[in-house]
Amino acid sequence: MEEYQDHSLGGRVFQKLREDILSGKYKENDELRENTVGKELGVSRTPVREALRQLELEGLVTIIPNRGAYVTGISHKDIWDIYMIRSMLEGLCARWAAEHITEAQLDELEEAILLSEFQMKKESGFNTEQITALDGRFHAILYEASGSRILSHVLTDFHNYVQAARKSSIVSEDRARKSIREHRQILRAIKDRDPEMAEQLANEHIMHVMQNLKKQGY
Amino acid sequence: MEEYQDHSLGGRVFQKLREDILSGKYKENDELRENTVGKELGVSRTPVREALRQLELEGLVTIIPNRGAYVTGISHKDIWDIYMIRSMLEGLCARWAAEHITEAQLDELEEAILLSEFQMKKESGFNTEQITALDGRFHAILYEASGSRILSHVLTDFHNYVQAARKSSIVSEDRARKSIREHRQILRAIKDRDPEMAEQLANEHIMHVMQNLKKQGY
DNA sequence: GATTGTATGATTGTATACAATTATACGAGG
DNA sequence: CCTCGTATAATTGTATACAATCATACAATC
Repeated sequence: MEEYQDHSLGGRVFQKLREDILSGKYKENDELRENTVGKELGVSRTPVREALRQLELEGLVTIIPNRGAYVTGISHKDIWDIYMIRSMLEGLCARWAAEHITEAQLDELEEAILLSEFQMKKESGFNTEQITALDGRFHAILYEASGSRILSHVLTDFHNYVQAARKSSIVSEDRARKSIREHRQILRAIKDRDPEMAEQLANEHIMHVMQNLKKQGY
Repeated sequence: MEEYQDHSLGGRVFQKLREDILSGKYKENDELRENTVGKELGVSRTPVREALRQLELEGLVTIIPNRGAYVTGISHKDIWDIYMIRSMLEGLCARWAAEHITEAQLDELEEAILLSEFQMKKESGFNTEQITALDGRFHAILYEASGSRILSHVLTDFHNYVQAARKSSIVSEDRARKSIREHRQILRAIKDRDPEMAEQLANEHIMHVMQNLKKQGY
């Protein structure tokens, strides 16, 4: 979905702005002038407008008619809320995955975990970017395996939303190890076609990530 | 939020198209040409483009680069999935509302229910539009009372999404009565500051609506 | 007859021009 | 000194113009 995003200027501006907002480059209440943003990115106002309207829908920007677009940003409470919601929905997702997953998808999950474990074993210290990407990949496959485009859609959105926070969570090597172990347990439950167990484990997994985040001051 | 929607042409086109897609006026895979839509609504391509990009983000439209925008539509399974998700999240919402709600919001909830009960008592047969609106109002207040803009946002989205289905559910007078009774029970639990009970009741409430929908062939 | 290449038309992508609205500066009046 | 009103500038809202891409029709070739 949203394959056009990489192709059109509007899509690229959207992605760039979202990244910059979530990473904190644009701060709360910053004004996003169409002309200014356009000049910075070397495009005209039209694609910028499209992007701003989309960001408004995602809740990252507030548009006041005839006035302008202002960064909404996300508070620590927002992140906490998202993790509570995700905890429930990832549970539901794992349950459905346990009911619908294909052999091919099982293999993909296995591969993602194996690669993660491999990364952690490296003596040179693990690559944070890689681990984050593999974590995202594991969850993305799970979303797909739920067989619900609706659930997949909303979980993907939330996942992107807390991207910035996630990176800071996984830098803790201890947490990274536990996270991968939990992933393996979830996969085990799904392989065993045990929806109840899968749901509970996925549930707890997200709660653990959340608790770890809290320890880091979020 | 999204107050600009009523003000700008782009916002109005967005709402109109969403309504027409959800109501079934535009069917699956229908092509939405910018020029054609624009002429039908008496606006230029620019606001139509903005609307289409937003609809793409909501998953109601699929955009293929340099080709066009096509209606994605929502299947019965999508609706079923949404109700499962909503069931959980409305539960969470009711729980948080029981913890955070203000006196003013309690009054608003009371008022919405009283108006609903009044509508149902009318001998002339109840007004479907009114009942639907009041149902929406009850839930909207609850979303607000959760104190979580994130949860409120996602629940509002889903609520709009199944709007078409909701209307067909509430035409059943029997279901409408039970629905209002359940609303009153939820309010009771929240007033008693009983989060567990509120969560469970809200949970079941949505499941009941879902079951009723199923009986009607959804 | 099927297939491929090309020309033409239609549609989307982007930029720009113009209109409408709002913010700002400044002076008049109290 | 403060308030209000007006003029001007800046910004957003919308429409249109132009460029790029894609679909279609038709002819040439095998």
